[in-house]
Amino acid sequence: MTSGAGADGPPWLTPEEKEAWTGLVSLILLLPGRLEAPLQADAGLTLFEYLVLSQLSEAPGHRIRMSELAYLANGSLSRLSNVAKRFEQRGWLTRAPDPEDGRFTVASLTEAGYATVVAAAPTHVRAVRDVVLDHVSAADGRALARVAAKLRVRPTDLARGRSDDGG
Amino acid sequence: MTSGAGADGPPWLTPEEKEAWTGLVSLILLLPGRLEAPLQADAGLTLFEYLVLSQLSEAPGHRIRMSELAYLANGSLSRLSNVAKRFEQRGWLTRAPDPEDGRFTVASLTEAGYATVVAAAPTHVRAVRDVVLDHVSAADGRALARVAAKLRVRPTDLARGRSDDGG
DNA sequence: TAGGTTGAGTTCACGCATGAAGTCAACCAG
DNA sequence: CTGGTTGACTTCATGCGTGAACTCAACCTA
Repeated sequence: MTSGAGADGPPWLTPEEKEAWTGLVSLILLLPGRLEAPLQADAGLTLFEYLVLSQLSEAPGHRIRMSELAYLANGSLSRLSNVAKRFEQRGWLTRAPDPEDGRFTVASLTEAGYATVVAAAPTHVRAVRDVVLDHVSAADGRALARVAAKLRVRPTDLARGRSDDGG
Repeated sequence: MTSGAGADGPPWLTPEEKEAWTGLVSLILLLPGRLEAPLQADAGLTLFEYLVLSQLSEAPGHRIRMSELAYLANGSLSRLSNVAKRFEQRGWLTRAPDPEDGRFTVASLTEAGYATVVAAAPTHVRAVRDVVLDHVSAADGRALARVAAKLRVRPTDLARGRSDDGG
């Protein structure tokens, strides 16, 4: 990608690079709001909160360690901890030390939490279709997955303890 | 993309769709922090703040109407207004009613503001390379630009007044 | 067992984004 | 020019995210 001015490239962007960057930045600045608005209106959930519930609902026993859950939901452990506290107050999940290793905390989805995510899922899926999937081709979808895999940067908080993605 | 269950598709995602969505959501949740951290450390700027300064610095006369600037920087007018207030207090920009139409407000970059963006630009460019460009191919970059163009959703705040993107 | 290290999880002060309500300029209808 | 409407912009209360400092469990070494 670089044009030969050193290993890092010049301190400015080529037109092609700028176009890619402009596109990407518009995605990351505008999409969160678009995708979150329906969830907020219908279920009072942020996108990250929905992902937390969703990951839990798909896990065996509806239980995941906090650090693993943060990784799966694409957030920091700190962010997850704050969300977990709110969810606990709403009765949507419980936390308990992992019996196998007290250093870990296992988050468990309650029935009420499961009901919440089940109720919110259609809204979320519709938003994903309306905002994204209905506008891109299958090849575009594969490109998104490919780029994301290449950029898969995880929070420094917990980049360790997980050797690789196997992606 | 849908599998024939109606115009909107079923209320769940196919494996391909889910993969695309998972990739996209990891981009929009993880990249902002990654891209912003260097700017915050070096210049005390958010990504959006940098974009505001950057757009101003590239505009003729270093002046843009607030609504146009919000559009260019991928933010709402409200968000820009808050940023502009902070920038004014730092002496980085000034605001004045548009002489041609008092309903508009024109934001102008000051010398200090220009110096700030010039100083921050190398940090920003390096972050964009380190986090994104160095990891994707030219084809990936084109895919990003293409997808972004297809999804180009602008804040409802100011979707009007601007008939189309010409993109 | 004591002392030190690692790493998971929590907390909290701070700052930013959101969005509804408000202000104001220009325009329009009568 | 009066009253009403549109739309650009601002304000502010509320809530969330961040990151540094902290607590604690398990492990390691002697």
